[in-house]
Amino acid sequence: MLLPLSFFQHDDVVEIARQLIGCSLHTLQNGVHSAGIIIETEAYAGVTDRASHAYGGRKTDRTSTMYLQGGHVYVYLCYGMHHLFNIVTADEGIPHAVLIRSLLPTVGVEVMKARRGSRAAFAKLCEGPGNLTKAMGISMWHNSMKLTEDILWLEHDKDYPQHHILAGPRIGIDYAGTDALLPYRFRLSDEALANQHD
DNA sequence: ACACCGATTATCT
DNA sequence: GATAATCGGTGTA
Repeated sequence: MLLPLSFFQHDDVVEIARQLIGCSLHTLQNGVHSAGIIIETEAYAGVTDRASHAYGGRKTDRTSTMYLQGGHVYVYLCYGMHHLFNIVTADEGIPHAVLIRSLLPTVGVEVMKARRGSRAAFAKLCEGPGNLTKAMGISMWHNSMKLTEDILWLEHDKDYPQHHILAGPRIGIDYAGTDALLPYRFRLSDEALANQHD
């Protein structure tokens, strides 16, 4: 079932990050369909979050995408070489976003391997925010796009029990001071992943 | 298993 | 000119 844009258009970005675990991310590039189940996310809570690019209301050419209405896509280049994929949430003018950090590949495994250069084992194909964008064919071309059924979209198919969704601190944001300790990272438990084939 | 470190460049100060 | 929401290779154990 296609996730409606209204799913992203409320103020609780942490809850959206939690609910995205178990949904699937889809791309269509030149007629080639790729998809994976979202198994790891992080919430970035706009102007009050020191880890967010929009902390303090900062609005630049890069971060202006974050101020779009929920359901748009924020892609940026990290460390000069990795494209990171986020979903903008909340109403227009409120720069909340959810970073997608890892997927379990489901559709287009062969093309994912080709995009990765056949370096990675199956379980590692979409593990990590830089790796999943490469495997899925996501680039700056997708920045500020709206999630639509023909290019880039999300679906909700299966519910996982709440106790299989684990919360913890976010990765790689030591510069954020005490905000680095907030439990804004969500991950599907290893047990749920192991039972995926049921 | 874990620590260390170089790659590479748009963005911001 | 410094920084960065990362990654994979290399080294040691």
